[in-house]
This record gives sequence, C-alpha cells and structure tokens, in this order.
Amino acid sequence: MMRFPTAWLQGISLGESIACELRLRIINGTIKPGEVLSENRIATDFGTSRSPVREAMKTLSNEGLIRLERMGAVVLGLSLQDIQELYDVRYLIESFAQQRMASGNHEHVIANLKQMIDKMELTVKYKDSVEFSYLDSCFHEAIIIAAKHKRILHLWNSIRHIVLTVMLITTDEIFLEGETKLNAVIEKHRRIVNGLESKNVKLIQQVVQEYFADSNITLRNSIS
Amino acid sequence: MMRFPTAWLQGISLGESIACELRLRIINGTIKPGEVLSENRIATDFGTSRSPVREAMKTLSNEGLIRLERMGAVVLGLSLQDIQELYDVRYLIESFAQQRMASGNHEHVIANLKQMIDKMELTVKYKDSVEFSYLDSCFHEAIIIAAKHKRILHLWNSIRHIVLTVMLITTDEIFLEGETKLNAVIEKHRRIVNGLESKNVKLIQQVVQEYFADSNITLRNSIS
DNA sequence: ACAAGTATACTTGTATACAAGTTACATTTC
DNA sequence: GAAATGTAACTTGTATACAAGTATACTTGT
Repeated sequence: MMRFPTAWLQGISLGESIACELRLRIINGTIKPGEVLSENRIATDFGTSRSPVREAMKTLSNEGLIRLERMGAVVLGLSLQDIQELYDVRYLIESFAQQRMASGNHEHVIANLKQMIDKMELTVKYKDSVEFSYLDSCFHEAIIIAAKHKRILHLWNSIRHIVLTVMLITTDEIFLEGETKLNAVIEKHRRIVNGLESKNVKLIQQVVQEYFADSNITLRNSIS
Repeated sequence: MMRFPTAWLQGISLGESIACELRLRIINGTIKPGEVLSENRIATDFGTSRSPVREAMKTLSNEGLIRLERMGAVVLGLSLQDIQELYDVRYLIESFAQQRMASGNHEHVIANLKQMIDKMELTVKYKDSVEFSYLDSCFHEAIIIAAKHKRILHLWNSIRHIVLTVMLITTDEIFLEGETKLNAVIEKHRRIVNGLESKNVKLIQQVVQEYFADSNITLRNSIS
C-alpha cells in the first residue's frame, strides 16, 4: 500500500494533507469510483473534526475527483480515459507556454531546466522515484511559469496536484521497469530543452506534440 | 451600485452566494486590488458566521481573484490584462471544443444554439441585459459540453463564474450603447453556428479565432 | 529622542454544537 | 402481500468556541 510522501506534507494544513491522502487513494484505486464518502466517516478515520475534511472535500471536488451531493460525496475516480484527457489539457497548456517562450530571452530558465534534468539522472542512480516525479513536475511547472501568463499558470495549478500524484504512481512503476525506460524519459525532457533553445516555433510545436503523444503511449503500455 | 442578480442565487448555499457577491464586487472594482479581506469582517458585514465566508474565500482563491495568506486574504482583482488572459484561455478551451464538434453529428446541439440566439434577440427587445449575459454564457457552455471532454469541461467550470460575472458587467455596458452593437454580438454567435454546421475544420478554426480576437477589441473599446 | 521588549488585539486553523433536510427501514393499514 | 406512513439514523450547512500565531502599538529603559 502506497503512502503519500510525508516530506510533501510539511508546512501544509490538516485540510490540505487530508486532500493529498484522499487524492492518492482515489487515483491509485484504493478508494473506488461510485463509493460514497461521508465527512463524518472520513473525519473519524483521520481522527480529526469535520472542518479540515470539509476543506479537503471541496478541494477534491474542484479537481473533479469527487462530486459533492446532498447526501455524501460520490467518488468519480480517474480512469485511463480521464488520464488521457488530463494529457490533452497538459498539452494545451504547455504548448501554449512553450510557444510563448519562443520569443524573449530565457537563458536562466533553460539553465534551470538543464539542472533539473541532471538531478533527474541522479535520482535514477539512487533509485529515488519520489524525487524523480517531483522533479518531473517542477520541470514542466518551470516552463509554464516562464510563460508569464497568470491564467494559464492558474489552469496548471488547478491540475498540478493531480498531475503530481499521477506522476508519483506511474514513475514508481517506470522505476521497476529498469533504467532503459527512465533514460528515454530523461531524453524526452532534453529534447524539450533543445526545442526551447532553438526558439524555432515550428520545431517547438513538433517537440511538444511528440512529447505528449509518446507519454500517452507510455501510459497505455503501463496500464495494460 | 450593481447587485448580483438574486435569481441566480436561488438554491445555492450561503457560502456560494457570498462568493458570488464578493466576486462581483472584486471584478467591478468595488473591492480594489491590494485590499486585505478578513474572514471575521466579511462575516459581520454579511451577518453570517465565518464558515460560509471561509468557503467563499476558498472559492475566490481557486478562481485567482484573491490570494490566501497567513493574515488576511489580499485582493488580486481582475485587471484589463487579466481579462485578456481570460479570453486566451476561453479561446484555447473553445477552439478545442469546436474542433472536436467538427466530427460527429450534433444537430440537436446546433438547434439548441440557434434557439439561444433567438432568445438573445428577445432580450434585446425587452432590454434584459442580465438574461442576455446568461444566454451568452449558456451558448458557449453548450458548445463545451457538446465536446464531451470531462477535463475541458472542468476547465470551463473553473472559470465560468468569472466569465459570467465579466459578461454581466460588460453586457450591461453594451446595452447602453444601443442595438447596433448588440446585433453585432448576436451576429458573431450566428457565425459560430454557421461554422459548426459546415463541419469544416479550417473554417471553424477561423471563425473561433475571429470571434475571440473581435471580443478582445470590444473589450478594449469598452474600457477606454 | 530612540531602541527594545511586552502587551494587546486580530488573524487563521481546528473542534464542537446545532438545525434542517434526506434516506432507509420498520410498522401499520388496506 | 403491497402500499403508505411514520420514525430513526445519518447527511450537510451554519454557528460558535478555542488555540496558536502574528502584527501593531505602547511602554519602558537608556
């Protein structure tokens, strides 16, 4: 049974940490779609009052993982198709961001991205899949932040917890498959950096497209 | 001083209605950026307890209208540039949705859209700007729903309240400018329907692009 | 006059209490 | 046996209470 990394829970409120824990359980299937969650039940399960649970429920509802109803919140879960849809949105957001990065100087950002990729290689060496997924998330977030578009960044923030959690789960599986696959993932990130460095709009477009198309394939294989 | 339509507050919780009221005040500038909101103060202002206010604050924070901090929530507001960014996102979402609608049969949806446009013309006759903005929002929502993409629909839901409120304010101003402008807005919607009916991907793409480009211009003129 | 420290008032996060409404089940009635 | 009714348990929405932390302002010492 997988647990949410306690390091990621530092400095956040009870409500947020309950949201993280429930989110993980919903995405990895411990809590199944159709199940009905009661604030009281969860509160007693976590040994807290309803207040933070209520906050967590609202968060998960905003993320589309559950649907709040008059009596109880029904779990919607995250099916394979849902994850593919998530990739669709990630593609929309990131291709927009990368196109925006094409104009303007972003040497420092690119330097940052390269450093992150180097760190990724280290996590492979030390078999730290948790850190890898964190870096992966940071990599894409850095690109979106660099686009300097508040609303787009906001869109990312509205899915980043889900994306991070999905990465946490899938990265763990990829680590089990050995280094070949991991190196391929890292190489994909390098290609993105190369694209950004070229400042060639067409090339960037193509690289992003390939990135998410390939991620989709990886996803399918990982499930089947 | 503009008030949030009471008809739109029916059947929703106190927390949501407080969110609607605050949202309007923030967007129309009654509450100015930089201002610090305290849960207690708002609770006494609205004559309620902190619980629903807290819920409203979380909602507004999720919408990017305020930023929750240790002491008080600072108002971020919605500048002209923010609204333009909002149009960027709307364009991304709706062009995606319309492209998706290009394939497949959507006669009933298109019939619905046409009906809405007819209703819009009625609201012009009876000078009901509130209903017009509501129909405008429903029109675009119908298209997004027709795309049958949960995540994209979710993205729309995360901005729909803001969009509706912005429409409420700007539509009110357009009504003051007379029927010529209004008929132009309605005509733009007709062009969208024509695009969808053609099922021609290129044409649809062009129509959506023109729609949001023109909306941006309208916005600029409306402010200056 | 100025710096340091303390007190005070206000903030959020969490817990608990209560009210109104919904669901499910048992009981009653036909 | 079946339908209707009433009741009991459980649900959320809102109000209130308390604790821990923070900023402000005042006081005190130099």
